[in-house]
Order: sequence, then structure tokens, then C-alpha cells
Amino acid sequence: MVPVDNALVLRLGRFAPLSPVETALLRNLPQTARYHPVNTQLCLRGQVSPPQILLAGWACDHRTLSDGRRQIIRFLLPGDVIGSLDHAAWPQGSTVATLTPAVVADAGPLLSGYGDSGASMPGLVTALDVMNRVDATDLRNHIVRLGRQTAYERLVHLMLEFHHRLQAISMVDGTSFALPLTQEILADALGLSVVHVNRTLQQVRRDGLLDLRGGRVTLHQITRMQTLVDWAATD
Amino acid sequence: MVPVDNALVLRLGRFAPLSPVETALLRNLPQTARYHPVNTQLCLRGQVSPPQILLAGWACDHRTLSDGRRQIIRFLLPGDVIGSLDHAAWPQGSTVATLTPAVVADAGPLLSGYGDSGASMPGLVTALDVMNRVDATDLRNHIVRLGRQTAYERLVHLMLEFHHRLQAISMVDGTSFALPLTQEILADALGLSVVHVNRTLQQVRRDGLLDLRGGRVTLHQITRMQTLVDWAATD
DNA sequence: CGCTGCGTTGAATCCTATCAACGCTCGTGG
DNA sequence: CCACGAGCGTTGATAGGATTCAACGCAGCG
Repeated sequence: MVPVDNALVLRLGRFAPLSPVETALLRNLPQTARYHPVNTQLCLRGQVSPPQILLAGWACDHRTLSDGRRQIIRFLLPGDVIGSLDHAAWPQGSTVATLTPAVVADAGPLLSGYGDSGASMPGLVTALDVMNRVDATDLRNHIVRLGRQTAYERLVHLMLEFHHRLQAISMVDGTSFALPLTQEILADALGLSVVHVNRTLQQVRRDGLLDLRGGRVTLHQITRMQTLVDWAATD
Repeated sequence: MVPVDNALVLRLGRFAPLSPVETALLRNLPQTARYHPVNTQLCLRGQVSPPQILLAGWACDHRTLSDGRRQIIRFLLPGDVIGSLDHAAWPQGSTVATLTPAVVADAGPLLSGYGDSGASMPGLVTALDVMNRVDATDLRNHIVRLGRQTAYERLVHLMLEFHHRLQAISMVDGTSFALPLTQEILADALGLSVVHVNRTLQQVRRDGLLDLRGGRVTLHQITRMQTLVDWAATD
């Protein structure tokens, strides 16, 4: 069985070669791991908080308007940074909450890599920089989804993103993966109503593109999905 | 007259105190400045490119789908970084083009601040980190706009963002500022059609919230605008 | 057994897009 | 100097995608 802490090693390893010392540092992170139940606030917008890493489970960065409308800004998967990862003593820009039971570790040790200007841990430093870029790219993709794609396209595009991100951390089994999200959560991410997510989901199923039921997604025609939504992964 | 290169000094200065050496470094950036006409590509998604800073003019990070639909992901104002600002030799995640004639400088000198782990230029290093966070927050706000706000709210919210960002670089005159954007550009940013932007604009004018005409915006009821769209600035 | 969370369905409504056309301003060329 | 075209803003009519409201089924659970 793959140890749960490996998501971060897997992700970062794809961005830059990591020395044994660096890998060891990452493997030691779980020593500070803490468990959190569903619906736990991990980070609050406007508050200064220490850097953390999600080691297991799903979480999301979201925002709720005063009248109740909610928008999920980004899904956090194992290996993702919670909030911002730097030394600046500045308020966080995001509010993060768990969507499933989750394991979170202190990311402080990662910052130690910057101690001597990255000379001792060059791989880790560049890997973190690249991870930042890639994460920002996901945010941009989300903007395009919400701004210019139809409900149908948004759904398909999001499933491709999940597939792509989960694959990087070995959480994809062939062409299918676990998706522990309710339709309401998907709606809040896609900027749609629950009812419409439900109907769109049925149509996608009917079209044979993919299947989503019982907490598991299976992609049947990845290539067709990709051309349909103008998929363009950079990494 | 305020020299054009000061936008960056003004922005960064709000995030951390800058030493005379650091300020001087920023003031010297224009030495490498280059002029670009409207509609120039400054940076291309998927390509490795050197770090640059926008010193004057407007630009945008955008993406065009294969069928022509276009989404503006982020507007770049004087003092903003074009693409990503780090040492990683990794493809850019964004495509940036000028919306007006623009002046751009090489941002390489900024990275030199990291040379000795930020010991010599601590203010610059943290200021850049904070700027990163703030920029990411703007991206998140855009997601909320597109996902959960109506056309009316999106327009008002965007105008508040412009006001806020321009104020930080002294480009606001009291309650009004120059906005060199066509309605089509606004539409591509707000995820709307040009026609609907036009109509929404008229309604906002009729309601007396703000005025936008002839390349200039005047906000008449900022407080009411803010409560209306659930405005929540962090910085 | 009744309750709660989640998925599903139907009908009516509304917001926004699309299509098409017109006016205006400005710069260019005859 | 005026005609012409391009770019931008504006308007009307129509269509369509997504929301809202309401209700029902079903599984898990105390």
C-alpha cells in the first residue's frame, strides 16, 4: 500500500529532481500530521495562519456571499498547499474547509529549504516554485470554465482536471477514480444550481462520455472529452 | 508630474518597507524599458519567457477557445508582473497581450534580491511575496464574480476592483479614473456578451451608482456599491 | 419508524445570448 | 472637401440555457 504521505513527494518530484535529503524531509512531514473531520475550517481569509499541507482527503477554498450564494474557488487534493506558502506575515487570501475527513501537516519544514537561498535544497525550492505556477494555472482554467463554457463543458472540463491532478498523485485507477463530492458541491464549484448539475450529469452519461455515480467517476472517452472542452494542459 | 515608473514602487511600498537600495533598484528598472503598441503579445502560455514588469499602460492575461470564445483572466495595470516571477525554467501559464500602448521592463533585477536568501533586500523579498498573494486573491475574486454574481453585480464589482487597484498606484483622481477599455473587452472579462454589457452599463448609470463613458469612470456611491456586491478587500 | 441527506423530476420563469440593424465618430483617400 | 469604411456604442426582437419552486424516491441511521 502506498503510504499516505507520498502525494506531496509524487507531485513535487514531477517538477524537479529531489535529492535524498529533500525527499526525506518530505517523508517526515506526517510526523506533525493532524486529523480533521468533515467540514473543518483549515484557514480563514483575512487571518494570518501558518503554512499547512493537505496529506489526505479533499478540501476546498471557497467563499460565501452574504445572501448565501457560495462559490468554490479551488479543490485541494492530497499534496496541495493550504493557503499561501511563504514567509510573509500577511493575511491569507483564502478560506479553506475540508470536504471529507482529512489529514493535514505543518508545512513549516518546507520553508527551511529557502534558508540558505536554496543552495542546500535546490530541487525542493524550484519544485515549490513550479507547483505555485501550476496551481495558479488551475485557477485560471477555472476562470475560463466559469466565464465562457456551458454547463456541459464545465462539468466535463472539471472531470478532466480531477483526472489529471489525481493521476499525478497516483489516485487514478486506469480510467476511473473516487470522487467523494455531492452534486451540491459540484454546483458550487461550477457556478450552477444543483438541479442543473443533476440534469447535465445525466446528459453526459447518456452521451457516453463518462459515468459519475456512487462516489466514483469513470471516463469513457477521454480524447473526445478533451477536444470538446478545448483541454490544454501545460504540465 | 509623477514619473511613470513609480507604479511598482508605490505598490510594493505598501506591502513592506523598502530600503533606499531597494527603492533605487526599482527606480532603475525603466532603464531596460521597451515600448509596445496595442495588441502586442507579451507572453505566451506554454512558453518559457523571462520575467517582465508592466510599467505603463493596460494589458491582460486571456485565453481564446478554439471556437473563438474569449475569456480575460486578469487585467494587468502598471506595476504588475507579466507572467510568473521566479527562477523556475518552466513554461508560463498565461498569455498576456497589451490593451493599450504599453511600457514594459525586464524584471530580472528583482530576482537578484533573492541572491543571498533575501538578507540584503528583505523588504523587496517580502513585498514580492505579498504581491503574489494579493494578485492571487484578485484571481479568486474574479472566480466568485463569474461563478455566483449577476451581470449587474459583476460590472459593479469589477469597477470597484479597478478603483482599488488604481488607487494603490495613484491613478485615481478623487472618485474617478481613466478606463481605456471597450465594452467588448469588458464583456470578455465578465463572461458576458457585448450587448448585455451595454445594457447593464445603462442600468447602472440610471441607478446612479457610477458613470462610465468616454474612457472615464466615476463612482458616485462607493459604499452602496460595496455592500451591493459583497465587497471584501483584504489589503 | 420517522428523520435527514442526497439524488431526481416537472413546470414555470428569468436572465442572458443571439441576430440584425442603425448611428456616430474618426481617419483616410479620392 | 466630401465620400467611404472601420470601430464602437446602441437598440429591438427572439431564442435559449439555467434557475427557481415544489415535490418525490431512496438509503442510512438513531
